[in-house]
Amino acid sequence: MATATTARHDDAVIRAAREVFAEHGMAAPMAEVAKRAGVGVASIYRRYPSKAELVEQVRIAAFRLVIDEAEAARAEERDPWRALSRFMHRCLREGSGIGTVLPQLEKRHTFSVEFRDLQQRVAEVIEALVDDAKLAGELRADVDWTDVLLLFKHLNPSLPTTESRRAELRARYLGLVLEGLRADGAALRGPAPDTAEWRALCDNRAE
Amino acid sequence: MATATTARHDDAVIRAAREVFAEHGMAAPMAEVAKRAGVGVASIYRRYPSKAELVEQVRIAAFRLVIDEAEAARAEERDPWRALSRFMHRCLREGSGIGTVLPQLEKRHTFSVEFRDLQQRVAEVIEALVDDAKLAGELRADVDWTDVLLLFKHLNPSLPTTESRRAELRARYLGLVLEGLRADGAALRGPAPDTAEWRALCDNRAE
DNA sequence: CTCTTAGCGGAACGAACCATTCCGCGCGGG
DNA sequence: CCCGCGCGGAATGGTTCGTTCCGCTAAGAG
Repeated sequence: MATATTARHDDAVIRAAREVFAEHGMAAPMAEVAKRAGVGVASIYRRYPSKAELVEQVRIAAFRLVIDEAEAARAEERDPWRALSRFMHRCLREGSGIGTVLPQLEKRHTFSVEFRDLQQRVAEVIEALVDDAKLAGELRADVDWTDVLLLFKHLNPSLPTTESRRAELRARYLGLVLEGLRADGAALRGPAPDTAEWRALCDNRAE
Repeated sequence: MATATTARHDDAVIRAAREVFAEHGMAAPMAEVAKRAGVGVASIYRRYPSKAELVEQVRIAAFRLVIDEAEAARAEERDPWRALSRFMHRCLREGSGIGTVLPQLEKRHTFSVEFRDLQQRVAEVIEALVDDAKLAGELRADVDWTDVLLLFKHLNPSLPTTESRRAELRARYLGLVLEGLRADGAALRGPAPDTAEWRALCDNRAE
């Protein structure tokens, strides 16, 4: 019986941590996580020896969710573009925090084997979505799975206004970006990077 | 003579502060700004009474730069789309930090009149760029100047890998996003927001 | 050449924040 | 009714950072 209760608490804590870390970054105080989970800080420490450990578990849980979403999208959506699109929408859904925790592969920290394995599988499953879409000619050839991570990273952080408009703005922005990813947009209309013309746009000590 | 020297120092401090705040956020330590400017912390405090004051001056300076870039782009580029594109590239140029400081209109803090005036002019001048591009049919009708701010916000933050690749990744990402903004992409290929189909993409307690 | 002093850089101070630990209380079982 | 387990929240120690203080240097006057 302790098992069931503990499991529920574990889940609440991990979920709360994922949300809080997603909103305020990994530097968010433990007290915030505790409040959101509706428990005391000590209860978190009773289950996880340190904040670092909690963070790792949060990431592992997020990886699992990402993998599930990706596999489900691939299995259930016929059109590869729709699969990729659905996957990204789901990961970015407000409050899930999946996509926010995902890209933060920062810092040293010796990762556990489980962590590394899951990270590897995340890469594989996203790569599969991307490859499908490319093969179908629905995604630019010059895009790869790391671009998807990049998109997650840039689509997530910092609160544009606050709270409720977040989801709306993020969805809008994702639409914009996906539009930019589409293959049939053909070549970029702007000058290609590293051409003289492109450099002219950026360089210039006008400042 | 003190004037000339002081002016140079002022400029170095403001520039350093803009870069540091752009890279590490407004929470970056004063010591970091001092180091980058090549002065001691005390010298900064001799000129600016507090960090808050320095931050305000940094923002004011950034606003001025943004306004200059926008006006120059509008005056010098014939094609409105190219003007907008050039403007954004310039603002996001690595190290300039213009675009990073720009969107952080956060927090309470009673702003000075000068600050409010400049903020107003920034809005106007960006709106002019956007309107030109829309009138020319080169920008989606459903975009407005706040979207440009939103783009700045999302294009800037958090370091993808580190340092030198930053500029490259940001340029790539900006290209993607601009592509998404183009008018001739016509309607979004994905379901429109707030339709049943769109909600189906996002909602779902699959989590 | 020496003395003065204005102005600088960096060390020092105090406050605020946060991970982690400790403690007293309330509740379920005996 | 009594016991002790487990909880929540207060206490602790350390770290970070804004701001201030101090001794030094170097430039200019005599």
